[in-house]
Amino acid sequence: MDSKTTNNTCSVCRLADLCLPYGLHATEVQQLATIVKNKRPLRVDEFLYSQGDEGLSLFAVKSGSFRSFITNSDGLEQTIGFYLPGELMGLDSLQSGRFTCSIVALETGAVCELPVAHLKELCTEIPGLQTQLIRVLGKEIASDHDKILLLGHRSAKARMATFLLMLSIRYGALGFSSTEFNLSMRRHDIANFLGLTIETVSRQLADLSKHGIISVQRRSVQINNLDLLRSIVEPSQPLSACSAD
Amino acid sequence: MDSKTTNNTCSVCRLADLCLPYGLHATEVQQLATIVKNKRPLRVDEFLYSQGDEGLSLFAVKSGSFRSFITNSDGLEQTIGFYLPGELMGLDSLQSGRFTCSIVALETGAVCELPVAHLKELCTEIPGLQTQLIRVLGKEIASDHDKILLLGHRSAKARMATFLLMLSIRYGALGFSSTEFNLSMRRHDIANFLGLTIETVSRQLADLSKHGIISVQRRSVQINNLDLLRSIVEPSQPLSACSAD
DNA sequence: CGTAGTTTTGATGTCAGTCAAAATGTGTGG
DNA sequence: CCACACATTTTGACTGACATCAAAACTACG
Repeated sequence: MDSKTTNNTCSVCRLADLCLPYGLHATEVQQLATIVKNKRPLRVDEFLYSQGDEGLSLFAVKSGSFRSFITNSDGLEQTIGFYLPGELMGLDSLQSGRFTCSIVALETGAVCELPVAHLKELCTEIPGLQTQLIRVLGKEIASDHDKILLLGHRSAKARMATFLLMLSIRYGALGFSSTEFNLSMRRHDIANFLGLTIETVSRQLADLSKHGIISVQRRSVQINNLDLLRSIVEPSQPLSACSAD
Repeated sequence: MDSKTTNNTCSVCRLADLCLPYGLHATEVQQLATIVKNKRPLRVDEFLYSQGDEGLSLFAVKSGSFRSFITNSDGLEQTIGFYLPGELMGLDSLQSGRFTCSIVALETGAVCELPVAHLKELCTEIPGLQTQLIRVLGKEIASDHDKILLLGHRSAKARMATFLLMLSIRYGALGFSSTEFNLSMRRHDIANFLGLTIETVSRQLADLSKHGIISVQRRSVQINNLDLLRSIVEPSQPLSACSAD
């Protein structure tokens, strides 16, 4: 089957409602699918794109997970975020036409490529698509604000708890368990994302585990007490269960 | 003159090239101006909008400066950013239709209101406007990433230096001096934005001043050595001038 | 001139970073 | 299948940068 003429990628994609097609009519989704390019799968540590590359496309995560990060002139990295299926990558290139960060695959994964020029054209034809694109951009901005909030004034424990809750919610939205999942990223990536060291991440996880709030076994995490985890993020009332021991 | 029928707000605005009209034809700018509502000026500490309010409009800064912040359930604030003339506020509402943060005026200032529904309509008619809106959204995302980078792994001194450089660049782009300006925000706001305390901010400013890199007198700041300030942000080579004394 | 708000300065405490090493896991070749 | 090397994660001891607590100095404004 020739993917250029008849492409029903989006119509049959189980992630459609989490991705750009959300809210569009079937015929509009078909139109959208015509501009989608399917790329070959990426392997662990493979780059989707690099900081400074020309950015002519956005990429939707089809499967697997990805990490975006900025490298400064010293070669030091700062992880900006993690992307799960249904999420759109490359939005940072929309200002200048160049990617301001790099993206690598955390595990084997696949993406859908959306050429920006085609996407913009289509947006003028399909108002619903424009609305949806703007909504996705607004979501990215709102989520970046949450990250700023996270890094601004939170203790190591609160950061760790927030990180776990973020993943919990996102896995839940994908239809997976929101209390039991495998981390696709290394401790190093988590630490770097949270503005902590790997030792601190390790200790905080051990501590949450010791209090029975979670169970951790390397990459596998189980949340035993969601409410307690939430209360760590925003300690409205003093917590006895999680103070130092 | 009736502002509803003939509104040349944007055509005569000296900020047009920093704002949405950038790159549009004169007739298109006229079209854009028809949907712009001029609001009465805001006084110091007056709210433009509050977290949770219905978000039907974006707001462009015409004059003055503004602070956006999120309040969590404990009532603690986290300042997300500062807005100067030509910058667009309210983009965080585009996902859900509600503002996820609050905005207050730091000094007397004026804004242009852009109803989102009208703006979207106009975008389907004027492709250049759509491109420009998407670009502005991309800029906000890129700038938020910079903030994440800032808060992630930087020392108090590097945060302070980055803050001053950010302002320097933005004032420069506005045609003001990039080495001499007045801070419209209080120490408290700076500290909260940078994830520090007011005492630390005060000490860092005093320290930069002691080394002759800047001169500070309360709200008034003068940058004496831009290069040194830059080298603090990304210490590629060890700095002797700014180590502890 | 007095009061309230903001900023600076000083003394002390603590959370997370750093350094170091052990424990655990992963992969490869014999 | 085991032995070895290498990567990742955990644990422990110590240190330091920034927070906290407290008070003084400076501004502004009636």
